[in-house]
Amino acid sequence: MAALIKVIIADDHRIFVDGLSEIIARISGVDIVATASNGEEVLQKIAKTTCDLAILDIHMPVRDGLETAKTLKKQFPRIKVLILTMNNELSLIKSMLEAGALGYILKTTGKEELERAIRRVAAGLTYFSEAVASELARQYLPKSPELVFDSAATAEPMPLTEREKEIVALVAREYSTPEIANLLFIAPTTVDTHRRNIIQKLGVKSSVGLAKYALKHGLID
Amino acid sequence: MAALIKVIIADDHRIFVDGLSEIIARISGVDIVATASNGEEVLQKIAKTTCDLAILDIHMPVRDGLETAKTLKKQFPRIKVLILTMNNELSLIKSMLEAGALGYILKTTGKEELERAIRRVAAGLTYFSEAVASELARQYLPKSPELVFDSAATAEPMPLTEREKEIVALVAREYSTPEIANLLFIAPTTVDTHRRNIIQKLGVKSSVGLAKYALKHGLID
DNA sequence: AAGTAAATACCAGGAAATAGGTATTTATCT
DNA sequence: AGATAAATACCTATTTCCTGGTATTTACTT
Repeated sequence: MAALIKVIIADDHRIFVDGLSEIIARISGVDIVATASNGEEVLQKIAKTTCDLAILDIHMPVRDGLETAKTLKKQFPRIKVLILTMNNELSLIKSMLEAGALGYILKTTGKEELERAIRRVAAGLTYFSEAVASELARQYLPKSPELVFDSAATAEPMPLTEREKEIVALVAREYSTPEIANLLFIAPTTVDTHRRNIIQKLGVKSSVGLAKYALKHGLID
Repeated sequence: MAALIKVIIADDHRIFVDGLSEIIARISGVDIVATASNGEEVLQKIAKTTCDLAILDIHMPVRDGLETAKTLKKQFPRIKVLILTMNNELSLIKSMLEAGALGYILKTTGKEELERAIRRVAAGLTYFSEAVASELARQYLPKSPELVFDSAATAEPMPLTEREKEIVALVAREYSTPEIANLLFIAPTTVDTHRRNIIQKLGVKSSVGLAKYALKHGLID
């Protein structure tokens, strides 16, 4: 018989936490020791209680899921992390896995799957929603020849460098090229080069595409 | 003693619906007759059962909360609509109220508030989360003099006309002015005028701002 | 030590966006 | 009937963006 799994839930949607608590409460062998509405709260409450598993949303105020997962892995490496979110962007998934999360499930999935995920992750195994898994797998699939020319639209965008992310964020905040140049103490031509490289990397058409990318990937807001 | 309140819940996040069901199930006098993960499903299921209250999310595939509320009010005017979402944009709130919703609460609020909202809306009264109410109130508050010059940044953007929304959506999809002109069979100069008017209305700096607005307000994606 | 990726910078040209107008037609509301 | 809002169209001028290059320095990797 397995030991009791003690979990903490964190999501900025109170009512979601409330509902989730009800669901988890009736899973036998699983116990909720705390809930939180942001990452900071998670760290505070974990310091006071013992727990095995943290179920985190990514988008949270004060301290988001990514930061929280990283800090957790450093300070409490024994605690497993299961991400429960609605965003299945590949780059986010990757980031979360790098941060030490073992599972990544979407809010669009049902409670049966949640239970499976909890049990697996608490046991140190991985678990992913199907959509997440296929997103992860897609990058390793060989590209069919006829798609090669369409790579800009379908291929996974190369990860951006730190500098490039910085520039995307500024573009998305509606700064113009000369303005960005001033902010970063570099030549406008350099900003221009970066922007062009990024547009190419991401396979978008213009700065508008950069802004959308920035929003989707949490580079701003 | 009040009659039993029969509700239908619609949200594309299954696990949220699951949890919400648990919460509502233990509210006495309230009964869940159906759940749905999109607006189309709501209309289908409502045709088969009787219910008093529809709790809807705004962002849903197939048919979003706004469309669903409008259709509900036409086909089943007796059914009350309570919006349960995470978006508290003023324009969205307004749209939903115009569509006939009586209540508008945020997912960041707790289950006690949910219960109050359900009871009030089912009784034909209005209910709003505090953040929503203050958002609604803000537009009627007199602007302090020192803020007048900052109106572009702080004032509530005027609602866009249908045509303008159309153009914002196309800009956000990375179409250029001449491309949009071709798509809409109007002169590029007209598109330009629209874009300028919209930028002014929304108080943004450029097309990048339009794209962000479009994303936030569900004009695209 | 050589190779690669990243960040930097520049040139030149054309397309597009922005900012400042004005004006007409149509539709809706009072 | 008159006022107002919306959609349409045009003009001028400047700035920014996009596209096509090339090139240098630094840093990391093998």
